Amino acid sequence: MDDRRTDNRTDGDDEAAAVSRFVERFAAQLVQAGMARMPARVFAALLSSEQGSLTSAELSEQLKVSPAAVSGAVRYLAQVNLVTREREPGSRRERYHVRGDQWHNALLERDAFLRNWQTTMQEGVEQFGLDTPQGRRINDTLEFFRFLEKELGSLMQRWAAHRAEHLDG
Amino acid sequence: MDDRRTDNRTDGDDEAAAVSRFVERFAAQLVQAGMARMPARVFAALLSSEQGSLTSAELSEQLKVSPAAVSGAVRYLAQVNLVTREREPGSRRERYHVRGDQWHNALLERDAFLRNWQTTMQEGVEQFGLDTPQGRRINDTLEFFRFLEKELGSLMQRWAAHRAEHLDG
DNA sequence: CGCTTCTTTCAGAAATGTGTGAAGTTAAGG
DNA sequence: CCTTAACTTCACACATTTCTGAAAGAAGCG
Repeated sequence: MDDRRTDNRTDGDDEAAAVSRFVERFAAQLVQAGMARMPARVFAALLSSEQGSLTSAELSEQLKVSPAAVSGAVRYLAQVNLVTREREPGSRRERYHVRGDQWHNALLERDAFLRNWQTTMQEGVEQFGLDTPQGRRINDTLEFFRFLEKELGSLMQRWAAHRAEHLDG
Repeated sequence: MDDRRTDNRTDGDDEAAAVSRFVERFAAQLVQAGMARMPARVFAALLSSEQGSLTSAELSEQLKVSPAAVSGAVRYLAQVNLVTREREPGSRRERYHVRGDQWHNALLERDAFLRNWQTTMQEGVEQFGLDTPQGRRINDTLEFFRFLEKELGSLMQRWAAHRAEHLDG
């Protein structure tokens, strides 16, 4: 159960295979959580890369997929603010970076989600009225989402504090 | 913008149609959030039902799908603790109930999720080692998940308190 | 300004998911 | 017990999603 890398010489293939295993396992869990497969694989690969960034060609080769697939995945990831795209100076290559504050941003996206849900619940409450069991039940749900939205802010603040505290070295 | 039900007589069809619109809209948002379509529709329908419970036949008719589809959806929902199944006394019918503490339970499920992720991240950290950028980056993610898990507990406590406070009548 | 390299777009093939009908299983009620 | 109502399981058809290959579109470099 102790197959961590023993030394970092001559075992380039083993290393690559080990990285791939981690990437695929992590990607699978992201998929379980609702992310599309290719974006999940790309994100996991970037997270596991030394610099936290890879080019389209590198992703294409490592994941064994066409450049077209990488293109689509990256477009999505950029849209939801999980990666940024940067031009490599003096080249047509583009590098895709994972952001240091990835999860923070992902959580904030979730926040927008919550607002949509609240709108729907609000309409449900108005439709049924608070004098019906359904109306009250849906209103409970609405309250819960409002509560969650409010809490997310302070939660991220506590995370920032926690991280600063444990940062130094 | 004020098309709530005006009175509760003679407009059974309009009412049914309005309920259906709400159910489908809510279900669509659950799907967006990653839930499969049929479980989402069933859950939304139960939430919108007067008693918070419906039989298989009622669901089948209201959602215009086969009993088989309902069966599969309910199996999933029961597995993730979003509904419970009860036998109607003196009948072969079964009623499916939404639990009053649905979201609470859903969150707790999410908790189990987080633990799986932590295991994967832990393996990643061991694989790369904290002396590599990747290792440190993955470790950050691990820390974030640990933080989230810890926070979820107190968050649900605050929710319980908040709800008790606004309960009375 | 044209050549070359890299990325994107798009139509279609392959894989995956989703719901149905029919047969099977369980248990109430005569 | 046998009948019958209700739910479940399973194989298959249909729909959707996902990835590819080919061609077009940008942008560096001579």
